Amino acid sequence: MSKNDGVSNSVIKRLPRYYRFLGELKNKGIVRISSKDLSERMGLTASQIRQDLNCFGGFGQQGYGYNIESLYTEIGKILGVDKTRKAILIGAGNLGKAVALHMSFEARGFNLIGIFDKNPALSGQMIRGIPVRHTDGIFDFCKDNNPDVAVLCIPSVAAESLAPQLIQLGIKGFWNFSHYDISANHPNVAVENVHLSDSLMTLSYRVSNL
Amino acid sequence: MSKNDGVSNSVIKRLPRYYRFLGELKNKGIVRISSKDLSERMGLTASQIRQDLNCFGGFGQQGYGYNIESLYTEIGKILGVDKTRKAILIGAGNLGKAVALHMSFEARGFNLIGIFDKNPALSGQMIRGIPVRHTDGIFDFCKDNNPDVAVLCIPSVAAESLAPQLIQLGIKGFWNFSHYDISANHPNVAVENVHLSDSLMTLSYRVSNL
DNA sequence: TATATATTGACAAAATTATCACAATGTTAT
DNA sequence: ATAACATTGTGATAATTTTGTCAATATATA
Repeated sequence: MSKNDGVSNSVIKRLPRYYRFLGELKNKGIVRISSKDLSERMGLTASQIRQDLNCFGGFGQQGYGYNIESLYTEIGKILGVDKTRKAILIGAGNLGKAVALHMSFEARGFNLIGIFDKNPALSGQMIRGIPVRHTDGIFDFCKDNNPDVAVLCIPSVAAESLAPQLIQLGIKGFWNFSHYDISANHPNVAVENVHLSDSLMTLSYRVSNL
Repeated sequence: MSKNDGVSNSVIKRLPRYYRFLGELKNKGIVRISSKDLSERMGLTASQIRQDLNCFGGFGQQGYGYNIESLYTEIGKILGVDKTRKAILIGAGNLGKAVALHMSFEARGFNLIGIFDKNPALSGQMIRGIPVRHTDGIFDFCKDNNPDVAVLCIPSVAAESLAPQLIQLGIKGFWNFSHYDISANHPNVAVENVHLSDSLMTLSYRVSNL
């Protein structure tokens, strides 16, 4: 266990946003920032920012604030974007293809090394310079290449049957776009569920209750 | 203000998941369920489920539990999926196209009535039976059709400049796939941010700290 | 160099969220 | 019809998360 475990979910979910804002400030050439200034830009309290960051270490300096460049780098390390983990994408339909083409995996600590689809018509097609392989080949591919995470852009039923097999093959994390809730069933595996339908219904609720 | 405002964010974010699980149970032909049974399937506590539901009314019956069909319908009403709100999609690139083709807008209370892209080469192309229009036409289109929500699949810079204009034109909600945080700047408008990059970095953190 | 100012890190307090526990009450079986 | 059982809704309690406060300390200025 590293020193930074036991950090609450709420904090973890804010880290990428800090990273994003700091990246923008860095690109603007701004060198330093106080928690107060950052809090105003982000719509948070300064206290929360300081407390969040202090979960991982004292990155600031009294009377000065935080050095943007170095805080950006530190948060990047905390998030693990300096690592390069191998990722495979399963499901090359509309959504899978869009995720493959749209996301900067490399900037987020991942290297997309394989794409799979059960539709034989897609086999051989190139997406982002990566050939689409038939789903049947996943298991051999995993044994040979040991990917760390799987991006699931497949229907729930397929995800439900595939997830346990992938875990057996050493997959340690899922970026799950299917409707199936992986986390509810497999502990000790990292899961990030992206339930777009849930998100859209949340919007529906919010619009209905303005 | 309706009787169900003041409901906390945490509760609201769980509602679509309840809806999803109840929908599945309904499809399996199961008629009733207790909070205890549901809690085991969902990985929550029974108490939380009961308390969440009681924010909106007493849908259960002592000694019996909840009727799945009627609870499903009730949560659907709470979420507003029985309404039909008009939605426009802005940005018909990889992600925009995938969202248009992949999502069941109709099942979530929305009707996609227009798609826009600034690339003239896409104009006229049909996606899901809807023609792609040039972005320049958004304003007239909004005046004529009064869409309720906008789905933004465009770069941050475009989102930043477009959002205030769309609010002026009467847009009440954003499903925002861009990196720009709309909510931080415009109160009284519903915003659901889908920050895929943030999500991927959260996964990176989780995999790094297993 | 001395003084005024700014800002962190840490701890305390407040607010919010989740869990517990049980009386009330409907259901089921005999 | 009656008794045994199941399960809700709710108020109390516990846990977590956010916010407030301030001494400590670095920076900036004259």
